[in-house]
Amino acid sequence: MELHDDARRSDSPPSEEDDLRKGPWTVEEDLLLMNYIAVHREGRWNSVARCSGLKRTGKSCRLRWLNYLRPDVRHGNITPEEQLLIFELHSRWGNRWSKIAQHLPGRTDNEIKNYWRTKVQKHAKQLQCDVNSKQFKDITRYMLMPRLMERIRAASVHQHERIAISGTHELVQEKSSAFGSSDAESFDMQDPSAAASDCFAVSTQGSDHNMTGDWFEKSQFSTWWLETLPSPESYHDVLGLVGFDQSGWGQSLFGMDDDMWFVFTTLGRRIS
DNA sequence: AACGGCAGCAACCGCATCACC
DNA sequence: GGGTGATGCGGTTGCTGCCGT
Repeated sequence: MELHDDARRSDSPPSEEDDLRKGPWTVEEDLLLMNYIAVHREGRWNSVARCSGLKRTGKSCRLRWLNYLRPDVRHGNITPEEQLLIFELHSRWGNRWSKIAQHLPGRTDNEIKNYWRTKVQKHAKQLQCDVNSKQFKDITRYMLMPRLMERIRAASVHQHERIAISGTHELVQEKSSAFGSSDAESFDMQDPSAAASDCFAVSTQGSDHNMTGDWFEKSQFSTWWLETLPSPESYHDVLGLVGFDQSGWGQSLFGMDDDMWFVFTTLGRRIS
């Protein structure tokens, strides 16, 4: 895109800087960069930009490679496992996106940052509280995260059952009805088990992680998390929800993640 | 069909830090 | 120790596509 072409046009003779392109990358540019790195590997990005023939800054090349072209970059929906990790790590480290991204194989800091800003902050706004407020942190810690844990566990169990019943790989294609249908675009989890296993199984060249439900089940993170959680009975104490009917705290309420947020929003209004 | 509003996301920008001379 | 260029990081911008009117 030639966004700044007009601005850059002047009477002065064109310099090398004037030739620099900005905006979205074209397929040709992507190929040029990929081919160059395939032959020469990553190096100094300014020389990559110069020598590859791209009319881009080194910075732009680096960003394009790291966030999009790198072979181990994973695109697509953030899985419940990843959501859980993001919530937890963000509560520890705040907006240290690159640090958080290091714990999510194949995800980039940019992607996580965008997820946080577009999804999480949006819902915090619906809850009428700041994303960094204690109220929102309590809601995520005592309500959202346990629910995500439950979903991951359920997905893991469900996957095992399906494997036991029907054997091997064709089940990847199946659509599960166990979780109900969903058009919840904010999480896009029509079939959490398939999505989770798919995402994590495919992922991560150059990483030892294999973040399937199994991984989660066996991980220390899972154990640690369970230990740090209050018992479900104490949710209402933590959140001040006297008389909160926990009988409705079941799968039926949370068939869709947007439902989950809807309930949080409703609860949030009751709390505030 | 045309338009406007909005959400999502790729890309840019500015600053901080690092590495090298 | 200071200067300079390269890289990393977080915040912000603006393009694109979707959806409702």
